Amino acid sequence: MQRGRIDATTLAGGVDLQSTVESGQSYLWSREDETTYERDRAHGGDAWYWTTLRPTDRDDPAVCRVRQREGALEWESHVDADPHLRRLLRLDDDLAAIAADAPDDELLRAAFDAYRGMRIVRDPPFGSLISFICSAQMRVARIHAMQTALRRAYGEPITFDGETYHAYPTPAALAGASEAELRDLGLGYRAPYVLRTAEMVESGEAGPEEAGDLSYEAARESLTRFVGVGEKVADCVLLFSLDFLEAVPLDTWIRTTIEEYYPDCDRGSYAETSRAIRDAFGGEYAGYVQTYVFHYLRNGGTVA
DNA sequence: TAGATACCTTATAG
DNA sequence: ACTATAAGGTATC
Repeated sequence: MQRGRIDATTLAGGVDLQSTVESGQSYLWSREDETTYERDRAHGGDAWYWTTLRPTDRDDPAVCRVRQREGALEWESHVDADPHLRRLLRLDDDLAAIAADAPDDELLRAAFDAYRGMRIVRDPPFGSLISFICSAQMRVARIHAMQTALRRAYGEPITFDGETYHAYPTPAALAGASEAELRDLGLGYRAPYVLRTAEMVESGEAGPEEAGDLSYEAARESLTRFVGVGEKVADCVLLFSLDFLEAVPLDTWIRTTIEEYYPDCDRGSYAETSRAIRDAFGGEYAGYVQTYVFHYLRNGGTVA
């Protein structure tokens, strides 16, 4: 096992691990079993979180777990997790600059102040695509439970520190599933979407990472060719996996926010409303703004 | 092109 | 206990 730590004071704008991985941006991180880590729970908020990696220079997938403690991210892994964590948690983003550049409006400022250190994630493209296909009309806890079920059913088992983990399934593994099996895991009508999308990726017909070469709106359009991917899910994959920080997924929360705080931005169609709210959120980093606002409002934050 | 409807399943409200 | 409703929407008509 390798271990390491990343001093949070070396990261511009700091880091808040819990907010980053539990704010509904990613369904590919899990909290360690609470009963196994009573000791950590006593410290409050410094639980271990884990995910799996597929380092290119290694045959087997690797486990990476991390917790935030005493101003640092402490990690344990099969491999040197430092570069992986910097990539997956976007530790190079300058949060102070992003917050400073955001439009000076009461709601946005309150949201940034409430969750200092929260970062956008950079999930692996395939896992991001599948998990957000699963997100349709579903609650956060259940979306996460679906990904855990997919790991256990189709992901390669990995032993780490005496425990068994499961890698996120490969496109081939998911493409080999049946619709009935996926329905049994509780995916409902999303089962054929996940299956057909996995088949598209496995066959080489299309890959989510290909959208990364396109301009933002063309990339969003491109992703909608995957079954079960509409404009909202496409925006989630662009923002939380493919580095399009200007993407603003128009979900029910943001639509409610638009109604209440930015009524002029409601232009009817997704594309036009998206442009308007993207401008209202400052353009280049509008997705960051969206994530702060989403998390703030979802946890009951308000503006007088 | 814009609008209406069905869709799996589960948790929560009433 | 039992029914209605909504949950980070999409495909289809």
